[in-house]
Amino acid sequence: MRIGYPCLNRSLPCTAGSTFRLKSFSRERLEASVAANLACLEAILDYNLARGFLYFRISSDLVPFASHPVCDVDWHQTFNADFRAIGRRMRVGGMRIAMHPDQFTLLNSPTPDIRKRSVAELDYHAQVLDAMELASDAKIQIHIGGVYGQRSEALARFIEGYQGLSEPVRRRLVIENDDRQYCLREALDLHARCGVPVLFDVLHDQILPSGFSISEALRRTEATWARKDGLPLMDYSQQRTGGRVGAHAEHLRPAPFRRFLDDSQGFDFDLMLEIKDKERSAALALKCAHNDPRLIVKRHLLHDATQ
DNA sequence: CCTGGTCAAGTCTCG
DNA sequence: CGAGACTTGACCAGG
Repeated sequence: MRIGYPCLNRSLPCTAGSTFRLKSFSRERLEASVAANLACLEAILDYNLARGFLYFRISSDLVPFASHPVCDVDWHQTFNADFRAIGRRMRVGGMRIAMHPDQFTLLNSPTPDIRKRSVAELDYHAQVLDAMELASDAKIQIHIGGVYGQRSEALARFIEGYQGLSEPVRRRLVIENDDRQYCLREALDLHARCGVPVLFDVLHDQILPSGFSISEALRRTEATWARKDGLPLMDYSQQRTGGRVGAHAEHLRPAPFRRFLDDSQGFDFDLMLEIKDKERSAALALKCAHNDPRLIVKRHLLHDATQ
């Protein structure tokens, strides 16, 4: 088990996903942003490796507007050496990496143009992970998409879209149960029909319940991951008290987290903590898990991680 | 400088 | 039928 947090580090004075307005797009502007984002990503990786956070989600804004028609810049080529160096550091450090395109990426939209733009966006995400020369355990996670008034047709369109994806995308794509439209059962059904691995999101499953216990959900999702996919990925969050249903908590509450660690014994996975305070909760989670036999971390780092 | 309105994109729900 | 949520920060225009 590795533990991590998504995209942003609040302790460092930089972000690895800084962007700009579309109307100020230029080659110079793009290259300046990518250079700054890659430098910050390196700083975050150093920070994470020093503290034992071995799972990280890279911001989709690493290369702003990469899949937009306005972007004719060959960033892949220009920053090739930087991507390779960062990827090497990730591999040497034993880090697990994922990306999560946002809600505009919809493989199952009835609108062909939206599907086409979504495929372009997925191609971009795969290009980033490929440029880092990461193995097929570096994943791209998306939700199944919209319902459009016809669940069965929407699911069929997802399968069609999935099967039409390029190999570089398909080897990395996984689907996540969401909290509004498609619960874990439907994600598992999709796996049975097209083979896409299923990423289990604990909070979403509480809001839109599959009815499975934690261990039953883990048993079923684990079976959707092949050896080449690596350890199953999981999203863990907690409901913000007094917030909208599904709103992520500001800080990790240790008691429910410890209960989750107990409930999930016997299963191994890499765990993404979607908590607003980011690395602070990741540190607390490491502390909660410090006696857990599943945890992959250099033990001498545990002390630092809790300071 | 500082502030706050606004930002590529889609879909669903609610008033 | 239009606005807001999703999730969220930070860009950047204008004072």
